[in-house]
Amino acid sequence: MPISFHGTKTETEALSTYVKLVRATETITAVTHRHLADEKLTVSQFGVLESLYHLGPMCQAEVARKNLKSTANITTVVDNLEKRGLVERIRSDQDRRYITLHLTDAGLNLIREIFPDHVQGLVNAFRALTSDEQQQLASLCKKLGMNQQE
Amino acid sequence: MPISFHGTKTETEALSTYVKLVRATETITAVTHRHLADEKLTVSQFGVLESLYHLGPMCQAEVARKNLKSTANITTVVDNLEKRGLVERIRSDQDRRYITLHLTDAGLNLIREIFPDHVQGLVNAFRALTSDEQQQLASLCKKLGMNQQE
DNA sequence: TAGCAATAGTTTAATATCTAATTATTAGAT
DNA sequence: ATCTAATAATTAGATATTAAACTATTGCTA
Repeated sequence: MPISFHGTKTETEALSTYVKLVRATETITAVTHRHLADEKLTVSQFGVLESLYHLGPMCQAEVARKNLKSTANITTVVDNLEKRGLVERIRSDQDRRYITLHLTDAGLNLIREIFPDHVQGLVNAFRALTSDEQQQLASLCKKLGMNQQE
Repeated sequence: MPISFHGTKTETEALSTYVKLVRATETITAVTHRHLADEKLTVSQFGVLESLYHLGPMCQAEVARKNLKSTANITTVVDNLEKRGLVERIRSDQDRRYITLHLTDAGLNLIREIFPDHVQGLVNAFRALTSDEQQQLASLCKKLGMNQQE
C-alpha cells in the first residue's frame, strides 16, 4: 500500500509481496464466504462447525488451535452457536477441565447443506489459477508460513 | 484444515491451497505486527497511520478503501487514534461531507519511529523465500486477487 | 428552483477478537 | 499427602468489525 515508500529493493519487495498476499487472501475469503450471510453464519462460526464436521467432536482448546484463535474467542463463538442450538457442550468425565463440543442434529444438517456450496465457491475462486499455479502458490505459502519463529 | 474431506482432486486442491494461503498470511501478519504491542497500537490503527504517512492527508472513506474496511469501522478506529492525539479530523470547506484526516506531530513522530522496524520485520519474515520466490508469490497473489468478481 | 439520488460520516446492535486475570481441575514433584 | 505448575474454560475490559439505518451535504435533473 505505501506507494510512495522508498526503501531498498529488498524492502520494497517484501512490502509489496505482503500487500498482495493480504489482499488476495481477504478477497478470496470475502468472495467464498458471502453465501454464509444467507444462513446468518459468521466466518468464525462456520470455521467451528467445519472443524467439528470434518474432525469430529473435540474440546474448545483444540478448536482454537485449529482455527488460529484464542480460547477466549472460541468461548464467545461457541456461546453464539449454542444459543442457536447448532453445537452442544459436554463436560468430559475423564478430565473435568475439558468441554467436548458436538454438532447437534441441527448443526450437522446445516453444515452438510452448506459445505458443498462452500467448496464450489472455493473451486470457482481458484479457477483464476491453473492447477500448476495453485500448487506453486500452496508450496510457497507453506514454505513461507513454516519458516517463521512464532 | 478438513483433513478428512473427500472430494475431487480439484476440490481438495482448492481447499488445501486456500488453507495454506490463509495460514501463511495470518502467520506473517502476527509475526510482523508483534512490535506494535509495545506502542499499544492495533494492526488497524497502524494501517491508518501508515496510509496517512505514505499517502498524505485523506478523507475517511479513502482510508477505508485503502485498508479494505467499512467506513463505519474507520470511524471507530479514528475515534481511538484521535483520543490519543495521533490524528486530527478536519472538516473540508469545499465539500462539507468530507473529513480530512491528518497526522498530528505526535502521530508523525510515532509512525516515523516504528515504520523502519516494521519494514525490517517484513524483510526478515520474507527471508523464508528467495527473491525469485517472492516475485512468484506476488504474481500469483495478484492474479488470484484480480480475477474475482466481487 | 424543487426534488431526488448519491456520497461521507455516524450511530446502533450484534459478533468477533485480544490480553490479562480468574476459577477449576489435573499431574507431577518432594 | 501436599504443594506447585500446567492446562481448560470463562470473565472482564478494551478495540475491531459489519450491515443497516440515519443525518448532512452535494450534484443533477426536470
